[in-house]
Amino acid sequence: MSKYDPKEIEPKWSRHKGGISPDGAGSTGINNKYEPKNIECNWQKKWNKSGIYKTQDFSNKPKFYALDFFPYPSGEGLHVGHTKGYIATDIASRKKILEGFNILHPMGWDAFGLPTENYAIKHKIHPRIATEKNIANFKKQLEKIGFTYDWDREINTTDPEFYKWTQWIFLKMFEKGLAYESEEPVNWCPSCKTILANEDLENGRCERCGTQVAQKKMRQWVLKMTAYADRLLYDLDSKDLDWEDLIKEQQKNWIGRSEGAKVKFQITNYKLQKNTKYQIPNTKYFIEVFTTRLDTIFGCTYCVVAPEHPIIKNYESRIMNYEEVEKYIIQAQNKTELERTGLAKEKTGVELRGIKAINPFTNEEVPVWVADYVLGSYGTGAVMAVPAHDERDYDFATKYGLPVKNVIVAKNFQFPISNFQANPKSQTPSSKQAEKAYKKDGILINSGKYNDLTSEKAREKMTKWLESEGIGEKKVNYKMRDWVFSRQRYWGEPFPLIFCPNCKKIAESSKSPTVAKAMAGKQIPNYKQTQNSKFPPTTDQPQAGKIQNMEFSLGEILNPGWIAVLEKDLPVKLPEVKSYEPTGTGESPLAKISEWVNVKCPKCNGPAKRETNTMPQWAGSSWYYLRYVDPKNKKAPVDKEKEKRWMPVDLYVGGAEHATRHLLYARFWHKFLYDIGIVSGKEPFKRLVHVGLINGEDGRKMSKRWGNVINPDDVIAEFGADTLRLYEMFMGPFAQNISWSTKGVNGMRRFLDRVWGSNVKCQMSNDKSNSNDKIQNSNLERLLHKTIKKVTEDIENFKFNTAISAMMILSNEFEKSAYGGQRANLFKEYYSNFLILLSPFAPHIAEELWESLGNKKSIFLESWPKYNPKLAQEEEIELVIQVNGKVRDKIKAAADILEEEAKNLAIQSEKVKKIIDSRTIKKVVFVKGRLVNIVI
RNA sequence: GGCCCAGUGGUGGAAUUGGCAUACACGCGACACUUAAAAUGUCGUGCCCUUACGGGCUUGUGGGUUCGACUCCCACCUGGGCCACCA
Repeated sequence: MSKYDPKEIEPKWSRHKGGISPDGAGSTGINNKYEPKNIECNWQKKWNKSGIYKTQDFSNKPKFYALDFFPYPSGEGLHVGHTKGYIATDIASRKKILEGFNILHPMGWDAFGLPTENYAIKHKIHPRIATEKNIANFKKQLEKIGFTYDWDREINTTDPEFYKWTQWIFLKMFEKGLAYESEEPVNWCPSCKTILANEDLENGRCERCGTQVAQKKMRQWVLKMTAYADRLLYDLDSKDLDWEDLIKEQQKNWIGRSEGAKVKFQITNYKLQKNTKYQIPNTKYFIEVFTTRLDTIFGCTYCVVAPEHPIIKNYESRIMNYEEVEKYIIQAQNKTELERTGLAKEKTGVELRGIKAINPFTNEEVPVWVADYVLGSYGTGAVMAVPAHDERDYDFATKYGLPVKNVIVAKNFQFPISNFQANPKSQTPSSKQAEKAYKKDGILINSGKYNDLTSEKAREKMTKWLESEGIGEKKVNYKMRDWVFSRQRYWGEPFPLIFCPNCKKIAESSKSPTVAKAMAGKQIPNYKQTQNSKFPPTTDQPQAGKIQNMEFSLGEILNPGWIAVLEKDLPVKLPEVKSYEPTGTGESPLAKISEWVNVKCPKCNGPAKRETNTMPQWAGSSWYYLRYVDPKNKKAPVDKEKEKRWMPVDLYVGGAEHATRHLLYARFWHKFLYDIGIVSGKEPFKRLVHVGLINGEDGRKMSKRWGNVINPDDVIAEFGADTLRLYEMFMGPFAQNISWSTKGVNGMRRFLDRVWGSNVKCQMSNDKSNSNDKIQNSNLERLLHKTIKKVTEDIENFKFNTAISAMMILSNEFEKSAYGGQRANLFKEYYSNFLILLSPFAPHIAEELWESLGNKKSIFLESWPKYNPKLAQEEEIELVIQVNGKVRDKIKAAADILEEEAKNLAIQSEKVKKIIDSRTIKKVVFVKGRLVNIVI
């Protein structure tokens, strides 16, 4: 790190010719108007040249790692909404610099992905060129705002030296069996011509282009994120995680853990007599359902399976209306996601006539239906339907005339037993048929030996019974799915995988039963998750090993034929192509480049082909924060010592829209990197703060479409960067969405004009005791200490709006002391402290005024002022006198006035006397330093 | 439908976490400076009654707890966010 050397730059900077008196005080010499244009660019150059913000890898100072969600360099450029978060981290960083921290505050580019590619196709520019152009533009915009970034650590996800390590991490996941090839139906965007992850959807539409997404069966790479579901959930509540509840809640909902039970419903042989004893061990024909409401099982009146459930094919010969069922299934598959799950959904289904299922608790036979309101991809793909206590089942049962059987009543429910069971068909506790399902927990009725138990207790007992009989068990399910990780597009990281037909044969020749099972189902056996377990588990899992004297990794065994590119051959560079349009066939444009696709197998040297899909945009951002720590490392994604030094990120700021994507993906990757020993902590981001949007002046979201986009360049040209910085922080609470107001910007500029002006108008004095304005200044002293306290705490809490308001109050007082016709004396120390408080917010003007006071070094080499708690409190207060809670009088009193004295003062008040009149005083309440309340 | 958040002047918002509601700013009005305008400065600015002195009302609505509620509890209304047939 080069040291800040004022000598090097100082001479060019004596722009102001003001006389500095020998004692360093005296007139400041600034009497020109505040013109940000004249000072901001110069200070930016000076900071760059001096290297004042260069990060030291190791120093004795405590570390502070401040990070923003790195931007996607789009063709549109930055608008003022993007910069809001960046300004906040910059303020936090500058304050930490002043407090003596060694800071890491980097910036980089999340540049792979669909928007750039679509932009490139539209404008006929190669995505690489478009990216370079956009980055240059973004950087220019950012530099004008005066951030403390250390540009030596700039990263770019599309740089082969960066994505080499993205590929490396993927290979490690593959090696450990966390990446698998799959051919399940996935979300397909017909416009972007690629598959999308669940996280990339908004209401069943492509998050990028708004096109309705279709379900398409397609070969794809999937990361086994569900293996980390429990840890992703559990660690959210860890002490090390200082996140807003809003974001935590969103992640919890997304992970969607539910505890319940799996239950096997035996399928009857239709010819069996009704009273045949239920004999579970003698047959293997079951429908296995998942339920979180085992307590309602006595109310189950039918079962439903998803259209893709295997039971349908298996029982083809037994299902009497198979043609009808098949027709329904085809219909259901042709529905779009929206039709199937959308708002106006009408439930449909067909009974599987010819088979029935037996409720293991009642031994009753219930009909089995196929309906697309049951999802094949969640739980077991089959449910027990309890219309009385589930809304969906209730709707369905009502439509198709299926019975409703009540088994739960509210805890405090009183019902006449005579009415109850009067009508066996609808055993509602009241004489009237219930109009909707009672969904809450309650007390069991109609449930045999479980009657009168609470729902909670019943679930516990019933689960135990299931387990003892071997026909069911406790089961946890997650809404979160594995991460669909491949895209059929050009502008992304190539997969470092090669397909070798010869090695496929060898892998498949393995006789290991677990391997065979894994290959057949393309599934990795589940392993028991515990909060501290690492992946992969060591038992109940196929292992890496030798087949025919060749070493295969777990990934290579689970995905026969797929061979990892050797580490020494990384990165697998994205080849230059002329045509990068998506093909639409499900193949990436890379498939057409035969000289790139055809390679020798790294394992057997036979002819083989590269994987031609690319990784999704979120790949690079899942670990980029680690690379800033050690951006030039050629041997590993990050050096261990440096990782320990800097991680975790102390402050991470970005929009809430990433709560369920980037933040989940990054936590997943980080946990994996922890498991394989690359990082030392379980969580990447210690403190997370979410930034609210800035809308246009019309209240709508800023967009080209509405013509309401505000470009920071224009604001800076008109008002200056410091005004922009202050205004964005002053707009309102940081996390809130607020509309831009040009008038408000103007007001902020006026504030800075006044700050500049008081420097001109006030006579700086170094001598507190001899000051003509001693009394004035002693009031100022209290105010200053109050302001230091307020600003210090508010920055910590991201309450920038009130911090600025506090500085305005102080500055207004400076102004007052400068008026009255005469130039007033202002104690220099107060003004200096004020400038330091202001400097994180408005660094350019602070530096300029600091210099004008005769200081030779940057203001950022000073230290953050400390407040005196005694001075930060008022000496004298206005004691509020209330009668029956209403304010009736205010009396000046010492802040530490005692109870007796205060009460006496209150009662003696003329105004109070009038109101009390002849009524008697019942009680007098005293709150120290605040008020007296007289109750009459 | 589920989970979460918010509702305070003409506007953005503040309120030490149960103790002076409306800080700070925008806007508006009056005045000063100016030939004039802009800029700047001074004063005023929650609503209602009153010439005034003064009084009454006020934090989406209704109720509750409390000496005292923007703040806590219950119900409702309105707006926003995330998820959404997840059994």
